[in-house]
Amino acid sequence: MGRNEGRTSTQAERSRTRRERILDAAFHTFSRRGYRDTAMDEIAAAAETSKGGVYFHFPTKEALFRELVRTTADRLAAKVERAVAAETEPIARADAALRTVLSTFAGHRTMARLLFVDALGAGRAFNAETNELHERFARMIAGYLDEAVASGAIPPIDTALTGVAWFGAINEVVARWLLVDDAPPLEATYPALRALLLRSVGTAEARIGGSSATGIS
Amino acid sequence: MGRNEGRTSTQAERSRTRRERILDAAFHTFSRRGYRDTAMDEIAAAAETSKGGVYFHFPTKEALFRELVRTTADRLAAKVERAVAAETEPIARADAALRTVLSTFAGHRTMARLLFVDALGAGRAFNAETNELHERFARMIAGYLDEAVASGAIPPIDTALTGVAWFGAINEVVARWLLVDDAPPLEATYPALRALLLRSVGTAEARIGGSSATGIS
DNA sequence: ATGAACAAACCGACTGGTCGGTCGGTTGCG
DNA sequence: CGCAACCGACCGACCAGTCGGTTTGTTCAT
Repeated sequence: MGRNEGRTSTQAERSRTRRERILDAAFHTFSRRGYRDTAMDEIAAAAETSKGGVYFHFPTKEALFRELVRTTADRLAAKVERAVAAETEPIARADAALRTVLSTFAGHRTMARLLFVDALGAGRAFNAETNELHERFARMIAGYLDEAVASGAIPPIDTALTGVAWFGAINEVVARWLLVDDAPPLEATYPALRALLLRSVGTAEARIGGSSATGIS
Repeated sequence: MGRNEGRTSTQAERSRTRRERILDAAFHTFSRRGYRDTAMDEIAAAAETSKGGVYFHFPTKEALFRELVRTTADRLAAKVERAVAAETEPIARADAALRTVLSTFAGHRTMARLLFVDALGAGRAFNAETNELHERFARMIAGYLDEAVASGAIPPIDTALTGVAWFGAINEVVARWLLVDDAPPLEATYPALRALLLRSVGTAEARIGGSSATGIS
């Protein structure tokens, strides 16, 4: 701890800042215009740097995009896991996950765009990426469902398929909300969607009504 | 007799044939490589004609793609409607629709690709198109659900949202099947998916078991 | 029949524009 | 001085769409 602990090295620090700024600019630009329609020059301009500058920090356009999708998905997954960990009862967990996803997207339209629309619009080369992303969330759901089955909260079902179907249903609801102009707030769909999903796995009707005597809001 | 009643005018007929061949080639090429990665030259080559020839029949790449998506969707929708019309009981109708969609896609992977993957990969310019396509199917589902509600087969629910969710669930299952290498046959998912969907709208559990013929309790 | 005249169908070289990625150079911190 | 960071003109590949030209079929006067 000799020379510089207060204000860390300006060099590396500024580099990281710049990198972050590029990532940020890329996030917004990709979100707004989609992968194919976003030029590296645009990202550079949005980050107030040059194309060369961008290419100093990222080897290719694809790598930049990949990193963006991955870290964004990571952040969302972590948020969901945190919310789920706060609950113990299986249905409450599913509830927490659903609520977290919907409210996060509601607050960050651009994030939703990047993950659920751009990822598909990025072309055949990214299908593996997209597939992995979807699979990841589907598996996460399936995992919670497995717990619910194990605990007897719901009858045994094909949790893998259900995970896929749930993800698809949520995905579509979010996508529709993203693409339609007159957008009723995303959270408004929560009660109906919640009931739909819970019913689909055979949750006892009595547990569906409200989350626990209190409404959500 | 007159000049030509048996074999109609060779001119127009051959033109239509050619047009058809281009459409066909475009269908396969778009399906295999996606909208953005398909060059008009490729389509021309696949149709054993030239780029100029293609442009004689279609004004732009986009128009060609649009016509393809529209007619493909039309055909599928008609097929579903025919299958549904053959049934009278609401649940049997939903059943028929689901079975038709799954078996059609199972038999024509490329069709599924074109409608559900390419349409999204075609870029921001097509979002309106894609949105309309999804909405169309979601509305179709919602319509059948409305009938089911009216007939008392299922309790009153938000059919519009449910239509969207069902479509999303089915879409995702099909998409997963399309993108994953080791593909279990699509129809294999039918029983579980059917049960899942029917349960989600509160169908009496007794009706879910078999597809038909079982007594109604 | 015959072939001139005409038009529809078709061809493929070319254009104009875009954009990912490169590279030689400049800057400024250490 | 030296090196990381940064700049931006430039290159090369790609591709939708164009256009002048060629082929092919149809019509009709002779």
